Amino acid sequence: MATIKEIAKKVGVSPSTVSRVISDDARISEETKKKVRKIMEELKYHPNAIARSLVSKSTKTIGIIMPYSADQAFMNPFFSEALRGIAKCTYNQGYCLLITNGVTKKEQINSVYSLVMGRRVDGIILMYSKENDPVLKELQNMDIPFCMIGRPVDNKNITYVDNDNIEAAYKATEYLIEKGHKSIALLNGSMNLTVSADRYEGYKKALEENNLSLNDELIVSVEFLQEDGYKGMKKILNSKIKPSAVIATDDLMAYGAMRAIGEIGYKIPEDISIIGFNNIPLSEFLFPPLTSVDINTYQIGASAAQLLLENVKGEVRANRKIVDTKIIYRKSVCEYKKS
Amino acid sequence: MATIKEIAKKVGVSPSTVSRVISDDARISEETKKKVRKIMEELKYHPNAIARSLVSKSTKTIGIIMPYSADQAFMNPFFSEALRGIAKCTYNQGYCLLITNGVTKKEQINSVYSLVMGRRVDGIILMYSKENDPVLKELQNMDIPFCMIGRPVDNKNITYVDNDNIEAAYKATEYLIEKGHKSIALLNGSMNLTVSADRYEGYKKALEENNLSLNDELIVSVEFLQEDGYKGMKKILNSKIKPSAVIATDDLMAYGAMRAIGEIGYKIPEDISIIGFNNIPLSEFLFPPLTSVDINTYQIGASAAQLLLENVKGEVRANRKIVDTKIIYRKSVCEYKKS
DNA sequence: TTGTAAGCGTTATCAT
DNA sequence: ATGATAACGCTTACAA
Repeated sequence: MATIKEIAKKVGVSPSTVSRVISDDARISEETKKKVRKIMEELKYHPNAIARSLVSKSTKTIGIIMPYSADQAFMNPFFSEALRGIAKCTYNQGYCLLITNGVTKKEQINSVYSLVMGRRVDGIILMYSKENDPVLKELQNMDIPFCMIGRPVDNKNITYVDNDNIEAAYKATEYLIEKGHKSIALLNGSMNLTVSADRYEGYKKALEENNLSLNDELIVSVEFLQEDGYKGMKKILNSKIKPSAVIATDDLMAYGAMRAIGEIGYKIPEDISIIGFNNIPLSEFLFPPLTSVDINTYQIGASAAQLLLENVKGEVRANRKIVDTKIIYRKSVCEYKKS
Repeated sequence: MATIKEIAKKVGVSPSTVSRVISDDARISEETKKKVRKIMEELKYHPNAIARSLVSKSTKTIGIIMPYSADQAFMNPFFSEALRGIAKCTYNQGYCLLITNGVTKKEQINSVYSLVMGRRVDGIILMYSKENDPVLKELQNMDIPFCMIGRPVDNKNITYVDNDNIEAAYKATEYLIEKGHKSIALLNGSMNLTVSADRYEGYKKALEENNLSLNDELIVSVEFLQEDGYKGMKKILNSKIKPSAVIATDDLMAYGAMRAIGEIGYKIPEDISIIGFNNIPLSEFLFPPLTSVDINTYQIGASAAQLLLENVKGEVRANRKIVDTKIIYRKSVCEYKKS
């Protein structure tokens, strides 16, 4: 494995000259540059990024922090889709992605430490936002650029990308109400996530504005997984009040819900209408094709990377970005019919 | 940002002593250990991984090389599922994941260089296997442990994890033949991928053993994407010979194919049966639920990481692992009926 | 235009 | 049980 020194010796110049050739320093004559480059090729020289990082204090890599374990998180296409956006943006600017995680809270904190304090990354993307997050607190103390996906609980100076989730849930609920539904269930994510809290807020607002009562039995909080959507929907179906429509704040949860609904012999949308969130690419292939709120996940990822990178490079423009949402109308919602 | 030197100064010992405390060296007295640890806590010391890597020549990170751009690759759940398995295994053993890519061939090679020659990773997982792959060639010259997902074209001493794809495709084809199908299309991936070549092989073998003719018009090679499955199926449907069944070597492609089939008014499985590969978790929710060959993607990822890590640590046991496959019978295949 | 030397934060090899 | 010193491979003042 060739080093700068070896190149230098072979060419008959000093190591610093070789270093300067690498950075194409204007002060080095074309002649020596040529000589040096020739030998570099011959010896298949490639700079040692680690050594370089040690002095430059930059690793040209961005750390990704998943909620709970990456093992579980990757089960939801939201994360791969967001990662696609992130990857696209970072690679264009010459950055790598370093992914770590940890199952327990302590492991999570530790992995953040090893990334940040270990100086392995130039910046961090936190893939979620929840209240009282110890990871976030550490990050704020650590003096490293970071960007969150999701609105911070108190957004003092935190760079983030999000949708207007209150508005999005409001519109989704309104849509159902317009279709004549009065008993609308909410299959939501964990309430300590700001995304869940916001969607609950929008749901509530729409109900209240339409003089519909908020019913606790119709509101359930589960993880963003298919299996949890199934269980959550079961619970709703076992309540005394029967909903004629349900809002799932994630398509994956909606899939589980659809299974639960089908199992008791109900038809979608005739017996129960359902609308999802996040518009997973496969939702259009379901039976029936799932109506879903598209939150532009790819764009969220790309914007998060963009904001972060500006931050890293010190060319801060904005410190937040709100990505548009749009209901994709398919076949899982219909007019309410009395039965 | 505290360093070993500062700790040393503050405690009144030498840097090497601090270093020894960190590695819990038996020769350091409990007393000094305590003193040093106290100051480390106070100053919130955390070792600089970069500096450490420079001398230890190990980064405790594994590089992931995607086929073409990660941007595109992440559109197929195969990769996130494999990554899940990889993540699980690597994190358990204290390794991070570094992902890079590049769209053009040259960019790809460059990113591999920057990972390997830049000494940023201790080992590599190549997420695909194709013939005449310049990336593979470089890797072999580079003297770094790596593991491939997919059988190498000539498997001289290359560590890899794969299914028995010939067998898997053979069984899938046999299944269709048993159901009475005689005109079976193959919607395959790019033929320079060994996975595609092997599945073609199994398909061919089953046809031949049953005295069914191989028909070029019924065989199409496209990318492992939904849109490409759609286009490929269109092409097949436009051929003179009408298939009564189709094998898609990836579920995502199958989704596209199903759309193409539906568009010309054919019903699945009555008019055309279809079987996919990879058993994407969502395939059971399609209409009709897609019969698919489950290749145990998560396990493939986990095994690849396991084999690689053994290699990295020098405790090599096996250098290949074949993961089981299994047909998951659902509703997209039925008996052939003359029409 | 090029060379010398210090330094990035560690670890490892000698000494003591 | 602890300290000095060199080394890892590179960059960057400062000299020349």
